[in-house]
Amino acid sequence: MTLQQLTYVIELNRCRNFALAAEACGITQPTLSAMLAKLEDELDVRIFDRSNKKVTPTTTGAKIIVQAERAVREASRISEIVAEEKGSVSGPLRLAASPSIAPYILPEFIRQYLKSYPQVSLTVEEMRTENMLNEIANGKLDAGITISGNVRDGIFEIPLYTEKFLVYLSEDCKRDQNEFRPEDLEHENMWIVKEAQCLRESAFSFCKARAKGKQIYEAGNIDTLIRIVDRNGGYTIIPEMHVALLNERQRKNVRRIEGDYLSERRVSLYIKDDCIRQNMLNTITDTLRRFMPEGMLNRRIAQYGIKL
Amino acid sequence: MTLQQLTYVIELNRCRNFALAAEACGITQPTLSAMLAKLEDELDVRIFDRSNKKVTPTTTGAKIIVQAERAVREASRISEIVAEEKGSVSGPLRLAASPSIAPYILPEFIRQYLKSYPQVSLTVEEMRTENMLNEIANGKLDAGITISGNVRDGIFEIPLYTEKFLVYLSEDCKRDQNEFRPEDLEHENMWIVKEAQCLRESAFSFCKARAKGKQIYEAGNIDTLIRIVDRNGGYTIIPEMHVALLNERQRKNVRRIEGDYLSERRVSLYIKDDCIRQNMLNTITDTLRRFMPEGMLNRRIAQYGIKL
DNA sequence: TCATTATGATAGATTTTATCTATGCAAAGA
DNA sequence: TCTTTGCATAGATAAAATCTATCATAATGA
Repeated sequence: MTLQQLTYVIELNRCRNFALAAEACGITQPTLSAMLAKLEDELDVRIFDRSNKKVTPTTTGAKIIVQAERAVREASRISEIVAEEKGSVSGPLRLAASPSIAPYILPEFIRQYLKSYPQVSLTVEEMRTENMLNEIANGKLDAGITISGNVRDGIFEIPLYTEKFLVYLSEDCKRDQNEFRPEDLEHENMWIVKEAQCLRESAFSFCKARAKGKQIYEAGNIDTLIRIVDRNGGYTIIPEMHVALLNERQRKNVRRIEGDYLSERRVSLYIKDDCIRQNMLNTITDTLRRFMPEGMLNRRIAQYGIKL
Repeated sequence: MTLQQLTYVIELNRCRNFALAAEACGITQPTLSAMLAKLEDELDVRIFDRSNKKVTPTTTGAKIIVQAERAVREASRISEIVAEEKGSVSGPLRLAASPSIAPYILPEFIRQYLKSYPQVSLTVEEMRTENMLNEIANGKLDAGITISGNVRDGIFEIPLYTEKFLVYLSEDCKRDQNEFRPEDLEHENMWIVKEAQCLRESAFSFCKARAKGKQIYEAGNIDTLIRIVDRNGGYTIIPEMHVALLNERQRKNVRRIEGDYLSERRVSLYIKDDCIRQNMLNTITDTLRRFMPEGMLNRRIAQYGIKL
């Protein structure tokens, strides 16, 4: 069994076609056939069923593929270690952010990052927190950005920034004051985001404190919520950074929340605690630092050996 | 980079000598030299410093070796998957038990296991719980046996059995009763085991409930404790299975604990939750079942997909 | 200091393996 | 039925891993 055979298996699983997979691997189709046959022979098990014009993994094959991906990934880490030791910042960087955070930081982050570190091939995706932590743990992701407070063996949390929650009021119920006192609007409808786990939990805490027995509606995302508020009245909670995405008129509807209700959320970077690619991960915090408002940044990031 | 090169690196790190490592790998010394040179060339970094008659890993090399071990381990899992799918029970099985449990079950376990599954190359060692869980998580161990209640991502707990705590009294303070009422001996010294984390915690709970402000002494292991009690009077707490190791005379000093003080401990098998080698792991519970007293076994093991 | 020994590196030959080109063969679709 | 699609096979070739033999060097010790 060789790493190369394993990569062939992985690629074949992606393509489900010998000719295409071979091309992707930079070899010819007969070579791929032969190598697969050899591996199957050695393991004495079929990995792909190719009897009926379709290339599909066998039951055992599917498990082998998953494990092959692990093995190849671990092997590729060796090159990353070397690059890291040389202080170079290059190679692949797989980053994720939770849906309730991504829209506020990713656009600018990507722009800044690609400019600063052109040798890094950056992959960014939105991902829910739970999934994100799993992917970090198993090495498919290098880092993830989501709400602070996730504790998990083998994963470090590195605080990034703190942002306030604000209230977005409908025009109807707008008062001529700068701060929002929850008491003012107890009779109004509060709208909150559905499914955005981390944002909703925060919002719920607020709700529980405020809206005793009141009806609560959920929408798919904050933009929709704001449109709902605009049309139907009531109010919703938005994170501070969402203000940047509002238009001139809408910004007039934003109020600070008065009092001590849970009114902020902390956001952290999550990484594997194996200490590989420290330099690479520093580039993430370096980049964030460049465009985040100074007041929101958490200085104590330094204590984790990651500078900021 | 090939898996073979990585195994050469690993072996060379073990031997720290080219000729010996080459022999261990079944190749000649020049081949090993060449292969290492090739890998170092490819990575463009020295893995071993061999300038001064001694073969030692460089700083980067040390990290590479650790990662190489991971990669090779993950790759070797593929063969395990295949063996598992074929229903065969063979190959290596690395098992650990915590020091406060090992002496009671390992001797008989090993005897029974080797008899039933001669194709398995069983490795057993004593290990503290914390270390054990780490080793299971990183794949160096297949399974570990210790006190129940350790929760950790990626690791399953499978309850094995429950055993009572008993009291071992000195001859002096022996009473002519079958049960031990803690009140009877509040003025006596209670001796407990030092360092045996899991046993001590249980014992401490008991102590706290009982000996308010009383002096407590600690000894290295239970055998010593019993000798201390025999000589100095007082009492100590021992797990039920320890009785089997006591001699005729000593057994007369054992009493049940009366009342509701924490008086039992649960023991579990810990395994990685990746579901590979299910058959193999079933052999562990199968074997335990064969010689454990029926009343101590936990029936609900079945719910984890592992039969018992 | 100078042979001796131990240990890794190098050279060149040889074997093994991976890969290529060309072709065969079987199933699906027209 | 005939064509197309797609994997397997054969035989040749290129690349690699490995071998034997030998060299170079640093530590060892008389």
